[in-house]
Amino acid sequence: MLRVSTKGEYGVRIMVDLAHHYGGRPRSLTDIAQAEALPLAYLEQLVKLLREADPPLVSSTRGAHGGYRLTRAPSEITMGEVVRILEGPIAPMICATEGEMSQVCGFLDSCKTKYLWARVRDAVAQTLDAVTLADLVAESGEGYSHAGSSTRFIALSDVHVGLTVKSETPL
Amino acid sequence: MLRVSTKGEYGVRIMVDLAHHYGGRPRSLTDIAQAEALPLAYLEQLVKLLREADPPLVSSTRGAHGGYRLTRAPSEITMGEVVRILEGPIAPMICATEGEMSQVCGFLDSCKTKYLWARVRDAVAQTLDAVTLADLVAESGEGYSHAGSSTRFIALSDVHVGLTVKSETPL
DNA sequence: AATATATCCTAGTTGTTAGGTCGGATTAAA
DNA sequence: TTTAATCCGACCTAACAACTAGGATATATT
Repeated sequence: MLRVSTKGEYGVRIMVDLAHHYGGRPRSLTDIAQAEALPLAYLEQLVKLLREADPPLVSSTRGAHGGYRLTRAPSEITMGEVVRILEGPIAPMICATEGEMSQVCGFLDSCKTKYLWARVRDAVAQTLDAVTLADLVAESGEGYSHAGSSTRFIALSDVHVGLTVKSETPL
Repeated sequence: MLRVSTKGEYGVRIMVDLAHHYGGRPRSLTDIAQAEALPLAYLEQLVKLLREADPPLVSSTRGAHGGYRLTRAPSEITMGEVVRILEGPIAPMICATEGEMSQVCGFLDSCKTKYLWARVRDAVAQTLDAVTLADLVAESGEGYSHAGSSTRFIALSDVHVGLTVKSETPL
């Protein structure tokens, strides 16, 4: 287990998509939703988190031909930043929340498992903080599929036990 | 987020408790539940996972003065083993499940986020596999609290938003 | 033998939350 | 003025986490 929710999954996808269009015209959520085969209305909620974050990771322009842009270059945005905005502070357990562990659990000296979860937390945090959006865009080079391509992604919600894919349009 | 469930939390607690009593008489779940202030009937379900695992991490003796023992020395049991039994394979997402990632997502070359989650997964796995039960028992040395002590743990279920503790017996 | 204390087993329950959907209001380009 | 977009808040619902309940079975002690 130790799962990342679809907030994190889809939100990261949005950011990677935007990173790939960095420098160009604003990219609409409609296009992203279509390219990634994800529900638009749900993505709207996620992008709101990214826009209202402090500092914001995306900016929006409304109206026709509007959409979203990254506020910074992909190389200046770490995945730790993205994931924390979407999923909240990295915390394998309540008593191992980033930053405030001592407040919650400081008086529990005999709680031996505390150190274990703190180490897990730090391992995750270090990994996420070490990867930037630019790193993800760079990987697998030129093979990016734009809207209309036949490439499909597997969304978390599309995967059933037994590896059945729910999609109605077959690959 | 990225939470470990109470299965993982309580299960690890059980194992640490058993590790501390390693070599002695079998330790009953009743005692463990009392010492850790956790519900007995729920722990029974968790210890079942540990007993039915292959290979088993605990063995049981039934009847009066029965209880559970570790099947191996604490130094021979990694936390990775424990957590995988309790929580299942380490997988931040469906497409980054330990071992079978290539089966589920192998044909999705353009899924750039795959590498990110794989790195997170490996970081967690490495951390958990590097810590043994003996490491946890060794930390904080002699301060272990036996049944009847006044020391209290905070269970996940006891923590409300705002740091209120549900316990009826005050600290 | 009887009792107390354990493990063992299967169901059921209950509250929360993840993961959406829906309807509409606002804004801006064509 | 139509169309395409962001924005906003409320609602919904199925799944799951976290237990609870009630018993059956096994073994030490009295």
